[in-house]
Amino acid sequence: MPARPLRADAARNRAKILQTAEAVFAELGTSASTEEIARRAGVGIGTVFRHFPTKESLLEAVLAELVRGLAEEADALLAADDPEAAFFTFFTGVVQRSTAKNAVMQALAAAGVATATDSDTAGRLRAALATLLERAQHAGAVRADIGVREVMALLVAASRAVEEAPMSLEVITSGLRPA
Amino acid sequence: MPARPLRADAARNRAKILQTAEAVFAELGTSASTEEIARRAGVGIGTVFRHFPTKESLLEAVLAELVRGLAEEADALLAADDPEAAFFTFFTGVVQRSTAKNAVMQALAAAGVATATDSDTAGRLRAALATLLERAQHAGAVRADIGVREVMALLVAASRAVEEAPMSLEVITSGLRPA
Amino acid sequence: MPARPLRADAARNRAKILQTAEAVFAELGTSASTEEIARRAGVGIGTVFRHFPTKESLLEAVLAELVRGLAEEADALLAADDPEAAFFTFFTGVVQRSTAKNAVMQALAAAGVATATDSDTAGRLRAALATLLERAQHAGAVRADIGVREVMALLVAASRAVEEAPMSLEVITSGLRPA
Amino acid sequence: MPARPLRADAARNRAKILQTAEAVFAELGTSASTEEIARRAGVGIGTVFRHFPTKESLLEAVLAELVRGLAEEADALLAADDPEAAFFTFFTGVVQRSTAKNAVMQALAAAGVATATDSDTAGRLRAALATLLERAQHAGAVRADIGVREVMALLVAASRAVEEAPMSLEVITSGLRPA
DNA sequence: TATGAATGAGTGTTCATTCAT
DNA sequence: AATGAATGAACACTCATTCAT
Repeated sequence: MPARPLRADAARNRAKILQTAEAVFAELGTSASTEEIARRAGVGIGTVFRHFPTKESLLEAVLAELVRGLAEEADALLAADDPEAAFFTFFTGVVQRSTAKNAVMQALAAAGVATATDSDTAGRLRAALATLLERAQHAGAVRADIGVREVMALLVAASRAVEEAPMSLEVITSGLRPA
Repeated sequence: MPARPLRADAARNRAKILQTAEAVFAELGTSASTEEIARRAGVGIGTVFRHFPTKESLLEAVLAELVRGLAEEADALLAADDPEAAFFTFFTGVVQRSTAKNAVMQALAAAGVATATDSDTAGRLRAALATLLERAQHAGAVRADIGVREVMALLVAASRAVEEAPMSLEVITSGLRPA
Repeated sequence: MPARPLRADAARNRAKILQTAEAVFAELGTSASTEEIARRAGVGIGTVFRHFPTKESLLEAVLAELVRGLAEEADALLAADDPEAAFFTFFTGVVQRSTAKNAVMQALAAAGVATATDSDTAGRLRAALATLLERAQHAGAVRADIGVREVMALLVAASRAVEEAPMSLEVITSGLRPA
Repeated sequence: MPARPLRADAARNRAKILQTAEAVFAELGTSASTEEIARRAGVGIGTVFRHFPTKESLLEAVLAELVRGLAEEADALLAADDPEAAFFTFFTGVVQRSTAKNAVMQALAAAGVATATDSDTAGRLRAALATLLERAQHAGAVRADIGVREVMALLVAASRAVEEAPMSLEVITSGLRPA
């Protein structure tokens, strides 16, 4: 968040790079070269490094964007009536759209960068998810001894499992339900 | 299983390299350099490449070794009396000792190499696991609509989840139990 | 002939690398290392590979440059009056200045790359040489049963012979003259 | 020429290595690896290095063997009646069987090793060739102003030319004949 | 004497990052 | 602000040579 807002074209470049980077990392893994991203984004390599001074910072930004998307989804579901549906819709939705995102998440988790993510956004996600979870637990749809932390871990795990062997998510989500 | 058995010292080197590679890949990820492995194993870089002519072949060998270990554990549990305990002991044990193995598995899965693993060993694992599963299902300890494929996917997923957030495995295994 | 013309400094570097490569290959043979070329050209190794993405492409470029030079010489002689002098001047001139070029030519011939040379340039050389030859034959200065192919083979051979034992070229060229 | 004659099996190994090396260098060029030669010769790499302590010494030995063969051919032709036929038979024969030998000769010439060849053998070749040449000149079949040195250079050149473009050797040999 | 495992300097090539234009 | 040429450390891999078996 720079003090001075970016010039319009600079902002457009930044967005295009971010978007391209997400696609490229998803397609080729996080070892994809920065040049490849620049090429596909239609900008010079120097421009990428002007916006994101290291490759790691680009990865972080991509992850932050991903988390922002999740936070928005969770936020949106806060308005739903049925707490059970809200919670499981979120869970299933995330997992099903996660394939492309795994590569990024893995690399970042491995690099210990995950926790470094812009904490405001992460906090928003965590808060929204906490509310979804609490309500679902209150409605008796989710075991009481589960916390946000566990849910997030299961999200990652389920994403991985689905990538490995397409399977009914019910096998995993049933573990969340009360005995 | 080379045609001619290796000389004693060569075999020792091969084992040391394999063991070191497992540790290094676990610690630094599969992008760790071959030189680093050679250094820690206390051998020259040429020796690593004599035993494993490409880095990928080294990764494969490490994975094969891992799978061999799992197959042995599963085999050993085939002799147990209690089918429920046998199955869940295996599941939990694998996940708990899996941290180190995740990096390797991921890389190989990504490279599509996983299936190329010495199929005899993989077959042995699959067979033993199938038996453990069947017996547990017969004893009413595991849902009937679960197959070996799903169990393996859940193993990977659970390993990943535990790595992410230490948590009671019960959350995951309960998904396997009958409703 | 790149689509977009190189920046002035980049073009200068490219030329310097090409020129250095010709000298180095001539002096040390084509197994000379790319690093050595970079060092002598006063550029980083990365710069060499930016301009010539493989060592083979660098070899090809050097050869193409050589062929271009020959084609220019042959072209220039097309304007001469005396067909006999024109032909033999070309032949002798090429051989006498060829010492340095042998290493490159050999390697390329060996790699079967020779024919892959930018065919426009090679064609120009072949065409000019054909004219020189024809005129010389018409003037009774060269045997009629000789073709361009034979002349080129003799050029290579004579270059090699001269490198081996400095000798009067007359011994070789006399083979071209009518009985 | 070791003081003590080699044991029978050692001598057999030496010969096999030499013969294999000639074939391998001819087929793959002199950059063929020593291991490849050992493999094809059916001996261990250590055995190759016991007989020829460096790769260069192996190249030298191969060349010496080649020269020995030529010397024998020249010697044999000393008994012939027709001096013209004797000389040109030698010349043509050498060139025609030379294809395989070029790689070796080139490498050695390039390395300045050529002159280091076992001078006894080289001397024998030179002497026999001198006699063949003298007689042919005496019989009026070869120009008088040509020396052994020039003939050898032309042999190399012609071998090269033939490799490049199969052509009638007459084009080259006619340069040797009197005007 | 023969073997082949071990060695490590050297090679071609890639890529994150810097900087002149 | 944008570009892309330049840089050089790092990597996977090769190979002549040495040495323990």
